[in-house]
Amino acid sequence: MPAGRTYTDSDAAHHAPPALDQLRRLPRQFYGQPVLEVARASVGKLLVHHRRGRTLVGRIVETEAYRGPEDLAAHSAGGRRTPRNEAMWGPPGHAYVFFVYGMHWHLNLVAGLDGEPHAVLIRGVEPLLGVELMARRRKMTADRRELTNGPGKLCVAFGIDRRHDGVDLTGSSGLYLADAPATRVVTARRVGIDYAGAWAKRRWRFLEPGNRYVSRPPEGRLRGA
DNA sequence: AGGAAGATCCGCT
DNA sequence: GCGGATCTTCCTG
Repeated sequence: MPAGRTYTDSDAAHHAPPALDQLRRLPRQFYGQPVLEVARASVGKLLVHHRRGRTLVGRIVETEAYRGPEDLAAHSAGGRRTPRNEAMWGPPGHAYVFFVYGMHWHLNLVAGLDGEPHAVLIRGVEPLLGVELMARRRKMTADRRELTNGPGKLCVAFGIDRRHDGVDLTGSSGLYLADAPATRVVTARRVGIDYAGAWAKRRWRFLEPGNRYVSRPPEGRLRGA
């Protein structure tokens, strides 16, 4: 597909649903890498949520890195440590889930070294398993790309909210990332952070080009990660 | 105690 | 493309 075109429902992305007994939870070492690397390497990995006997799986197709305290777009900018963003300072491999705009939850992966307030925002996933439940929660049919093509939308589809803030993804929690084959990844500017000045220009958004569950296509020529 | 802003989404034009 | 929704969190006074 040409760069810059808006994705449509006809841009079918079809990856096979995984066998449940072969899901391999990613270890803490994965999250302990530098945050830009975690953001890049998370594209293609599986987001898994077991809850009440049901399993939801999505393939991560878009992420963003936030690297406080120097990154002025991060909630941890300037070393500002509050109850809300406390999870960012903890050990890697935990979830940082926050509420914005009075109605939306966003899911992040805490990355980097313990004490470094870095995180990776999950901005888009391709539904692989449990699609009907996602569709009910999103109040739309299962064939729509709007099911999970944004950070707030995928949290609704996966039932992620304040209960998941601070959860250890590498322990026994029902929420975790599972390994999957690497895929093509390109970079783009981050979304919705124009207040961050020069930091808004960093190409710290990572996505699988052409996948219809990417929230917005990158501008201009595609640049590899 | 009050106010402003926000890592977005949705519906309408 | 644009504006309204909606409310928690944090900063200021």
